[in-house]
Amino acid sequence: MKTSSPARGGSRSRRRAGRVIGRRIPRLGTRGQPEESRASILRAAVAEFAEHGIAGARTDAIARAAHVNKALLYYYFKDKDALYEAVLDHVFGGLRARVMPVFESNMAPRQKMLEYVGAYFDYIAANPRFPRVVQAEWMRAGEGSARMQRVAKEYFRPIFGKLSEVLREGIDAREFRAVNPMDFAPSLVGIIILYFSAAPLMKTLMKVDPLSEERIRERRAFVLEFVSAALFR
Amino acid sequence: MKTSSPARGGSRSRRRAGRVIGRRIPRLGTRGQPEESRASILRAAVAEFAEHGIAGARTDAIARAAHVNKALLYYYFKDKDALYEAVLDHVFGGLRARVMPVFESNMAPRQKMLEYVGAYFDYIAANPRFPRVVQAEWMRAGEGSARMQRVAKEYFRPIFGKLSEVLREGIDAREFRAVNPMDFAPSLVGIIILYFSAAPLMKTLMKVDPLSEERIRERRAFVLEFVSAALFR
DNA sequence: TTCATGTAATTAACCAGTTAGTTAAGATTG
DNA sequence: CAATCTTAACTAACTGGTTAATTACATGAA
Repeated sequence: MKTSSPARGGSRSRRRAGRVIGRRIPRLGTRGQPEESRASILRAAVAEFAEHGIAGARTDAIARAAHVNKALLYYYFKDKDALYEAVLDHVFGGLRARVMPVFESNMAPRQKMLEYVGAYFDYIAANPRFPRVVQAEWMRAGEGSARMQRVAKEYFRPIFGKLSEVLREGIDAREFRAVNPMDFAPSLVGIIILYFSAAPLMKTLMKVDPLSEERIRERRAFVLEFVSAALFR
Repeated sequence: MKTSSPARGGSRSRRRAGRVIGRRIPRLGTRGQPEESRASILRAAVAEFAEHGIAGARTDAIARAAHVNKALLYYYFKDKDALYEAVLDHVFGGLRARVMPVFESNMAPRQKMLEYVGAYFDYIAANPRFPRVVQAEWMRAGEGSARMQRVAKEYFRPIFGKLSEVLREGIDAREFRAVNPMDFAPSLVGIIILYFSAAPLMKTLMKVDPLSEERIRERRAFVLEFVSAALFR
């Protein structure tokens, strides 16, 4: 058959059953670091889901990348779907943790908004694979999959709620232009996220590496300026 | 096994081998409307790829939705991959056709930019499934798949080139703020596209239907204002 | 008019490769 | 001992793709 997927594989992993000539490799597991094994699987799953999407992801590939036996995936996670769900919690949980504190502080709306955008950007910039995982999620079925419902309630609603508050304050204080949160929020997310998920494409279009440190700094500045100009009076 | 996909199916199609009691159903194919058959397959493919991503799309499902035998897919298209490529050409070809004429006209940069954004928005609004297909594409492998190379060269480069020109003109005329096209372009795309690809998610978050006619009108106005405020001096 | 023949369009049935998930047995270590 | 983990073989279901037959129409000779 030999369909679509470009036959990834290779590097059959030189490691042979946990022991290496001179030194002991701290073989994952075996009372070693169960936490670390789980984390390793999760890391690998993020990468795999990001590159190949939810259906294209191969559990074998995840296990291999995590240097772990496939059976261990099913020791820690019920099935592929549960693993994906764990990935979502990891990604969005991290975002929420990074971003919510900003809303708790007592800055002026302007400042608060800038901090929020900056924090959001930094989180994504530090994990440029995340947008692809995310998009794999909201690419899903027309109506809300049960999974999406949960993710929306647990992560998006609180952030969206707080963001709406800030907007309200800013608008009432005549500092912000009057925008509908339902318009502003997805626009912001789009600006931040798409740059990263389109990075591979941009790389082929320009000569610059869109993910170089310098470029990212520039991009960050642009996003803040752009949003400021668009929102602030 | 019973993994991810929610067992779509149903409607086993009452039509039985071309003949129906009273009237002849204009059975697709068999010297019927070959053009229509091809188009029907493409339509179905757009929907399927949008909903389930490239690897998640099922050729059986596409055939069923197109009311056509699966083998006919392979009569018209070499394989699943070629079909996906045809979908891409359909989507991006349409966009290019809609958007490029704007650049040929001789409006002032300001006006030209607004026309461009409007045309882009309208095209997507008229085909809200397209963003998901698109994103399935640039979600793909880290580096440029050969396919992405082609799509980039054929569709994105010309548009990006023209957009850059307009930006240059506007900036030189002191009408636009000085922005890097490499920053502006993906931001714009993000603002336009993400609203639609996130629509299902938003639907669960708010009570409003994000795709109602009224909402789309509002959204369009917002996008134009937002971009104006951010770009124009 | 009729009949044979060619050809584009279409189908039902099938096949072979892939893949999620399982299982049984054993290894390692605190 | 119990928790953590490996190995490796196995299976049930699925899915892309093929094949051989079939249908409807067009053409042109008789």
